[in-house]
Amino acid sequence: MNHEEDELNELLILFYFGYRTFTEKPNQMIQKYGIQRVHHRILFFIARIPGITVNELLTVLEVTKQALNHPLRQLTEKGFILHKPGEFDKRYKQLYLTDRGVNLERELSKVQQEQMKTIFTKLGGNHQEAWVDVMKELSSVRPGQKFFKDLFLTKNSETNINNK
Amino acid sequence: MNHEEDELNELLILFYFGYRTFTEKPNQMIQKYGIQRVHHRILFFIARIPGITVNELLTVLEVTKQALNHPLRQLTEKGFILHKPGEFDKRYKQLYLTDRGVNLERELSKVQQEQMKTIFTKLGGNHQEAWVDVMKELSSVRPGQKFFKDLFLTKNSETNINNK
DNA sequence: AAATTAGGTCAATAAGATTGACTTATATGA
DNA sequence: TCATATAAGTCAATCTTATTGACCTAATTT
Repeated sequence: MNHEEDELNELLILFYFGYRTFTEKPNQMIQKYGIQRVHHRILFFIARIPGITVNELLTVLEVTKQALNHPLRQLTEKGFILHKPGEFDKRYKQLYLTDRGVNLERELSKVQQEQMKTIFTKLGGNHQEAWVDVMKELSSVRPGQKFFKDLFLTKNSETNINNK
Repeated sequence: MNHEEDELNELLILFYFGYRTFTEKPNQMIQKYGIQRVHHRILFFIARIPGITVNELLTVLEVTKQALNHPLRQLTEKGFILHKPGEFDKRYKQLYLTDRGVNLERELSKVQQEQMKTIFTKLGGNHQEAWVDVMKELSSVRPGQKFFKDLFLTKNSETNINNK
């Protein structure tokens, strides 16, 4: 058994500890706002797709609407997000970040990016690209990720469609 | 902004979806035994360090003893682990996998390894090594990981020490 | 007018974790 | 030997995140 295979035995530990480290700083930062991991994810996806609807968001996150409802309301109460009824169909609730929300999301993203950047810089070579490639392969099989990708492309060209 | 930096904006999504994919199959497999993620992690660490004590295990996992107590008892009741009082100090409870436990742990590890192996093979080059390097950097800052490494080295040479 | 859809809400349940307090058994040091 | 410390177990209350199921309103579509 070679060195690389040896380390495959420790996949679980790498993922477990790696994910804990990756989320540790943002978790501490958001604590003072009384929010948690799930709220960060929500902020993240609304930042990527402003105007995303509730149904789209829960499809992306792969959770139920009951699971989404409470944190979403908390984020609204705390002034991080706001919603507008859909322009063409008022049943849809379109979600946007407030300025406050944009700032928080950026702050959290920045910490995670800098943490990873430090590691990529230290290791050098093609470590960043290789790591991203592998994680994208894992992510690519998720229905939520597929849905997100489609949404991302659609919504990016939506302005044009709407103004036709 | 170049391609690589672009992808750094999506770190959270890569980790979130990646971790979900990574744990999806084992989660399905252990469901039929009525156990969950935390039980898999416990099995994993006992497999790596047979004879680990309760206190050592909760230090590695970075959880409280109350959080460990219940799943540990379940695993004992279901016949996946057993314990022996410490040879030199009977207060210590040393944890071991039963044959059943060994088999389950192996089965779960195998699924995760094969999933990753498929990706590494597809991507080729030094993707595996690079990915492991990055995850090790993230893991290395965890107190639980440090403690685990020390334990791993100590317990591996313990037989010699005990037979002095 | 009826059916469908988007979203909200209530209730019950569950896993996984926390803090705090207390008990038992064992070991150790003054 | 007695006091203290340590390893582990347990009880209780609480919390977050999630689930399934049922039911409601409002808006839209057929």
